[in-house]
Amino acid sequence: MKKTSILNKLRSSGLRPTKQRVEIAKFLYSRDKTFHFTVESLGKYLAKKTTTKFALATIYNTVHAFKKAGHLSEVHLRGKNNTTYFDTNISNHHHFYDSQTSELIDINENEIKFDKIPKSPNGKTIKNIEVIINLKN
Amino acid sequence: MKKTSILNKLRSSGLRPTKQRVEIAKFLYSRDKTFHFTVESLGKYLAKKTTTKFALATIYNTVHAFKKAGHLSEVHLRGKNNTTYFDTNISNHHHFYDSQTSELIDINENEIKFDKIPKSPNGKTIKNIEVIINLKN
DNA sequence: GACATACTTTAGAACTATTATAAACTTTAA
DNA sequence: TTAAAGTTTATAATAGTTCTAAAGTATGTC
Ligand SMILES: [Mn+2]
Ligand SMILES: [Mn+2]
Ligand SMILES: [Zn+2]
Ligand SMILES: [Zn+2]
Repeated sequence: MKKTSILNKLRSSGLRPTKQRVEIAKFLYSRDKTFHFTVESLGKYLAKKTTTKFALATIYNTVHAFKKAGHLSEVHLRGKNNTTYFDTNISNHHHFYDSQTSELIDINENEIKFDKIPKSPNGKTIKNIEVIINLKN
Repeated sequence: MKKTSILNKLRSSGLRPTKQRVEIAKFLYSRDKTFHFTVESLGKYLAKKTTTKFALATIYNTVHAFKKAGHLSEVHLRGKNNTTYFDTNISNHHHFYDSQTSELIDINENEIKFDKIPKSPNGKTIKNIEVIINLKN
């Protein structure tokens, strides 16, 4: 993703393109594959790959702002150290989870098909379905 | 579940039947339906239903001991307030999740059937599959 | 460019779920 | 009854996350 489209992405979401946001967006969206991360891991990557300083609160703020703007999703999974995973794949999709490495791998929505699903309880409807396939070696 | 089988359950797991463990086991296993709870909520229920005192650490210890003994399972879901859910249903099964109320509802394993599942990556095999059906009103 | 305004970053404090510590207490088996 | 091992407890420590309020920055207008 190039600089101008990064700026557009931010501006069209009502987010001022600050140095920190632009760096984070470049880091997250200049890649082909889905990227799964925790705030802590993102901070480490940013420290390694950029010379910009990021307060931890800024990473939290930015990740939440991106999520609110629809540019990130939060994975509804409780990882090893009570960690929250974020995901650059914002479509409905599923995951392999390797608890040994704490790694998530995407499964496209169309790679899982259901034969049978229970009907939702008492006046509720289905918002979405999340499948986690836990892996072992 | 009656007193003697509570004691058997504890003893056969190598857990001494202390006052606190017996109360918690009675509370958790003297019911027909699955019970989902957080440590905090369990503490509140115990305070309401019993006259025994429970240090918070004891509830954590006991829940973990029961989990280790195979009498409880932990739900791999990140709830609203970063809460950990435990489950008296120790079989492989799935859940409805109502994020409005933070409530879990069991789905038996045989109520969900897959038509298509991706093959696991690179030398890994499937340990188990967890489905969360998120509900809305 | 200079200015006013609203927004953003920041360091540090605060908060909350959970785990660790170590002393007092209880269960168990001899 | 006694000693050893296990358990509970209050409290401190940890760790992920959110809050605060002061300093800094982006933006629109002149
Ligand atoms: Mn650096
Ligand atoms: Mn009471
Ligand atoms: Zn994903
Ligand atoms: Zn359940």
